[in-house]
This record gives sequence, C-alpha cells and structure tokens, in this order.
Amino acid sequence: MPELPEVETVRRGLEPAMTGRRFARVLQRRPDLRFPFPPRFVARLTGRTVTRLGRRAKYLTVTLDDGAVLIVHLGMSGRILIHPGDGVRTQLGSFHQDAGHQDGGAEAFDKHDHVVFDLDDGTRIIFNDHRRFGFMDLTDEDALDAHPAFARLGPEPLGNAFSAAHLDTALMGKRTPVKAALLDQRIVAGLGNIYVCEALWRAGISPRRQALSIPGIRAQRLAPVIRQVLEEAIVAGGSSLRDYRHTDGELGYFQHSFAVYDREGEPCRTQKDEKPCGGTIGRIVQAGRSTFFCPRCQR
DNA sequence: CTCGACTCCTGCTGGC
DNA sequence: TGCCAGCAGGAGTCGA
Repeated sequence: MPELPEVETVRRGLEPAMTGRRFARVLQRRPDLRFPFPPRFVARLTGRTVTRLGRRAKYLTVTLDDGAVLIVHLGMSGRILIHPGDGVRTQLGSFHQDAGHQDGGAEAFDKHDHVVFDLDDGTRIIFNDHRRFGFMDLTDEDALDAHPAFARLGPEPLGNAFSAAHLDTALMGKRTPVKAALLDQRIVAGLGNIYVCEALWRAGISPRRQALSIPGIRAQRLAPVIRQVLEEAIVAGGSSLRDYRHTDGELGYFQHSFAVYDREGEPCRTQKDEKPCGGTIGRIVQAGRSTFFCPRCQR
C-alpha cells in the first residue's frame, strides 16, 4: 500500500518512538528482502543511536549518530509494527502476548517479520513484508543523494520545487499517457497508483491523455490537486495513527476512502451544478496497472 | 533516450 | 466447500 502519505504516516509514528533511542539489538531473520542486506548490516546498526527519522519519496531514512543512514523501502506489502515496552506490558511480564509473538519465553515471530529492532527502552520495532518487494540499505549521510535509489528522483510533490511550471517542463514532449508519466518517480517522487488515479479524477483529466498535452492550463489544475490529495491522505493517516496506538502499533496501512480507486462500476462522485456527473467509474489497464477513472468527467 | 512488457514474492479474492 | 487463476498499492531491467 505504501505511497507517499502512508510512508509519511509511518515516519510520524516511528519518530517519537525511535528518535534518541539506541539499537540495543537488531535481529535480521533472512539474508535478503528484494535485495540482499548490505554487508555487516546487524553489526553496523547495533549500539548506534537514532538521531533523525526522515522521508524522501516513498523511502524512510533513519539517520544514526555515526552519520550512517538506514534506508527502508516498504515495497508493496511492507509494514512496521511498534510494540511499546511500556510499564503496563512489562509489569504483565509479557512483551506483546496479544500479537501472538510470545511463546513461553522463547521468541516467536510471524514468518514475514524480517527485521526486528529492539530499542534501549524496551520498544520493539518489527519490519514485516510478506511479498518482500521492500528492501533496506545502509549508506552515509553525505552520500545519500547519490544513492541509486535517490539519485534520479524528481521533486517532492509537497515541496517548493513541485509546481505547475515543473510539470510543464517535465511532461513536455512526452508521448506516454499522463497516468504512466505521473507514476514515473523521476517526474514526481512519491506518487503511486492510487493517488495518481485520485489526482487525475480531481483534475478532470483523462488518464489516457498524452503527457505532452498537460503543460499549460491542465498542469495548472493538476499540480495543486496532487498536493491536495496527498495532504488529505496524510491527515487521514494521522488520525489512523492514533487508532493504531490503541491497537498496538501497526504502521503502513490505513483505511481511506477513494473517489475512483477500486470503485469500478460505481457512480462517479463528481458534482456539477449540484448534480452528480452521472458517469460510472471504469477500469482500464495501463502499463500493466489498473487505472480507475470516470470516462464522463475526465477528459 | 523513450516506452511498454516483464519480473521479483506471497496471500487474498472471486469464480467455477 | 475447495481449488486455482488472477490480481495486488513498487520499481528495476530489458529489448524494441
């Protein structure tokens, strides 16, 4: 699930739990995710203190006190669980029995709990990813921008560098459908399938339209709604974060209502002159991915 | 360079 | 009820 808003929600959930804390123990439970873990992964993290939780596009960055940066990508199915080592739990003598992770003193993990970080205050952070499209890597703070994952990323859609003018330049002359162009992380960093569909719907732009037809008036409609869709999703994620605190810390997935995504066959929610648009949400496949849109109001 | 197709992995859903 | 094909929110690579 994780697109930019979900990753930002994870970052905000992890920030208070991890900042200033030391990795007392790191458990790497398999040799690889999508890629092999970097050499001496566990050794390089153990004993280090977290100084900062950051995010670039869909990547989490965990900066350490020696200048190293742990890069985390959640892929398609990655999630992070926080088990607070608070007084209540430790007094119960069980770390997180509710999640089925306690087995008579021996540690029992879900088979997709790939990395476990035990912090010095007893908090346990678990990276779980059943499809294993996620990955982790280690680099240095001053080499971060040159990292292969970061080097060619376009601007952050919530940052100052992202604007209608940027879309004008980035989409100029591109014959690919605008849907595919917006999924290209070199053009905008952090959009995924869901929020591209949602943004195009809000902007009233057909996903099939060639990218080269966007610069100008359509870019002026599109750039602000991209920002708006992401900001709203982050707010929704923030509210779901509070819920997760109560249900014990699963980060990375939250309920959100979409206008077009996964609504094939349902009525379009666009209102024109206080009347529904009357269109029906359709689904097409572009570059191997489902696109949801309203053929009536997206042109 | 640009673009689309294909690929990695596991689990869930929906149709028979 | 059971089985299996199809599909899933990412992104790198390959070949045209």
